[in-house]
Amino acid sequence: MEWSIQEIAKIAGTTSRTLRHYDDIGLLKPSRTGHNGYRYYSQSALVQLQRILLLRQLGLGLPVIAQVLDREQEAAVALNGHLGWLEQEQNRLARQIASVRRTIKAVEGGENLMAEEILDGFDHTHYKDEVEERWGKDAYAKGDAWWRGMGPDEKLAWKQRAQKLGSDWIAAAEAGISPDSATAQELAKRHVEWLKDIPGTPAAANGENGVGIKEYVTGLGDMYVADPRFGANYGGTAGAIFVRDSLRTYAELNL
Amino acid sequence: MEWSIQEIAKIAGTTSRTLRHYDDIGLLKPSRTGHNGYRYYSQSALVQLQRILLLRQLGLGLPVIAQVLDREQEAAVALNGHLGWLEQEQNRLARQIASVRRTIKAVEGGENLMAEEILDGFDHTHYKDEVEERWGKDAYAKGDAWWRGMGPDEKLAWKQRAQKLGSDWIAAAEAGISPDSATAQELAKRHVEWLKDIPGTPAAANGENGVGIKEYVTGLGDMYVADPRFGANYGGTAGAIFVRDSLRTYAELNL
DNA sequence: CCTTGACCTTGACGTAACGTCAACCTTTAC
DNA sequence: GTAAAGGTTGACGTTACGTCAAGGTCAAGG
Repeated sequence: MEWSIQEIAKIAGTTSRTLRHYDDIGLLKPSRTGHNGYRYYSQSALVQLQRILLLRQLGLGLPVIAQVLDREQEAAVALNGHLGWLEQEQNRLARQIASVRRTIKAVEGGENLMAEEILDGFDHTHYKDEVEERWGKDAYAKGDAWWRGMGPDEKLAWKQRAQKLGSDWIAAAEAGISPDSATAQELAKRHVEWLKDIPGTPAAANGENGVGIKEYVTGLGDMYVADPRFGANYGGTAGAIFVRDSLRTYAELNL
Repeated sequence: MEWSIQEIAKIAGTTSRTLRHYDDIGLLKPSRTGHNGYRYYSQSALVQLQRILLLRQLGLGLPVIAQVLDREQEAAVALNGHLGWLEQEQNRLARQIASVRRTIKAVEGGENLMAEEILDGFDHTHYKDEVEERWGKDAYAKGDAWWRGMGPDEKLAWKQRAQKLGSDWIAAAEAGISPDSATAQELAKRHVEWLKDIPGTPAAANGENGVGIKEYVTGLGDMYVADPRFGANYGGTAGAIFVRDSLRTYAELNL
C-alpha cells in the first residue's frame, strides 16, 4: 500500500504542506520518490507520521521529536522535560490572568490606566535592567503584581513614604555631610527597610534564595547614579552619588 | 526633561531595540529627533511607554495596545476579550499536561509509543480533516485523550469491536444486499452507536452543542468513500460506498 | 489530439516581537 | 587626536508551517 502526499495528509489529519516541510527538515522523508519528483509514502512512513503528530500534539518541538524518533533520546525523558516547561507556562498564565483581572477591576473602578503618580514613587524601585535580571527574572512580575494589588490609599501611603525618603536624602546631601555620618547611615537603613517591603526583590527575600541583598543594594546605588531618573528623585547626580556611597557603606557594615 | 534612547530604555525597563521597533511600527514615536537622527523622548513619551509595557506584560498584542492607547478601544473591553483568550489557553495547557502525564505513564509502563495496532481500530475514527474541523476543533484532542486514557485491555476490546464492525460491513457488502435492507440498517445503527462511544464527537454530544449528528454521520460516510484507508477497512471502495449509502439512509430516517 | 481540472513540484514571502550582528556616523572623555 | 560609548539604518533569525506564484504531470472526456 502506498499513498500520495495528499492522501496520507488526509489519513493522518494534516496537510501536504506539513509533509513537505517535514521532508525539507529531514524529519520524515517519503519512502519513495517518483521520476517526476512526486512523493509517495508507505505504511511504515504513515506510522512514523502518526508518532510525529502525537508528539507534536503534546507540544514537543520538531527537533525534539526528531531526537525521540531517532532513539537519541528516550521518549519518557523528553516528555518529562517538556512537562516541566508546560507547568511553568501554566503558572505564568495563572499569574497573568490574575493580573488582568485586577487591572480590569481597577480600570472599571475609574482608575486611570497607570497614571503619572506611579512614576514618582514606584517605578524607580521597578528598575528592570541588568541588575534586576541578575537577581531574578520574575522579580519585576512579582513587584508589579504587588503594586497593582494595592488599593488607592495604600498606593498613596507608599508614594508618600517614597517621596519623604527622597526629600530626606536630598536634604542630607545638600547639608554637605559625609556618607559615613550617622545621619546618612540612618537614612540608608530606612532605605533598605523600605526596599524590603517590596516583594520579589532580593531585599525582601532576605537572602533566602541565594542572591545577595548586599550586592543588590550596592547595585541599586550604582543605578541611582547611572540613570538621570534617579538623579531627579534624589536631587541631581550629586545627590545620587551621595545616596550610592551611603548605601554602599551601610551594606558593607551591616549586610 | 528629555532622555536618549538608552536612557528611557533603562528607565522603563526595556531595550533600545524595542523602542526602535515601536518607532518603526508607529506605536511610540520619539517626541523629538535630533539633526543627527538621534531619538529623544520626553516625560509624556515615557508615560506612554509605561502604559505600553504594562499592557504588554498582561499579554496583549502590540496592535491591540495601539488601539487602546488611541482610545479607539476601551481598555476594559480589550482586557476582557484578552482574558477569555487567556482562560482558553489555560484550559488547553491543562489538557495538554494531562495528556503528557498519561503518555509518560504509558511509555514507562512499557507501551510502545503508538504502535501499529492503533492504525487498525482507532485512527479512522480519528479523522482530522475538513469534516472534523467543521464539527469542532477540539474533537480530535478529546478523542485522543480518551483513547490514551484507556488501559490495554480496554483498547483491545475497542479494537476488536471496531474490527468486528468492519468485517460485518464487508460481509454485508459482498452479499449484494441493498443499503435499505434491514440487515444494512441494523449495521448502520450499530455503527452510529459505536460512534457515540467516542467522546468529543458530535455523535457523543448527541446534538446538544448545536452540531448535527445527522450531518456528521453522512459526512463520515463521504469520507469513507473518499479515502483509501477506509476502503481498506471496509472491503475496498465498493464496500465503502455501501457503508456510506447505508449510513445515509439510516441518518435520514432515524437521526 | 487537445483541453480541462486535479494534483504535483520548488521557491519565496509572511507570521510576533523583537535579538543580534554588520557597517558606519556622532558625541564624549581623556 | 583618538578611543570608547552610543547613535543610525538595514537585514537576517526565530517556530512551524499557511499561502500564493509559476509551472510540470496525469487521468478523463470531446
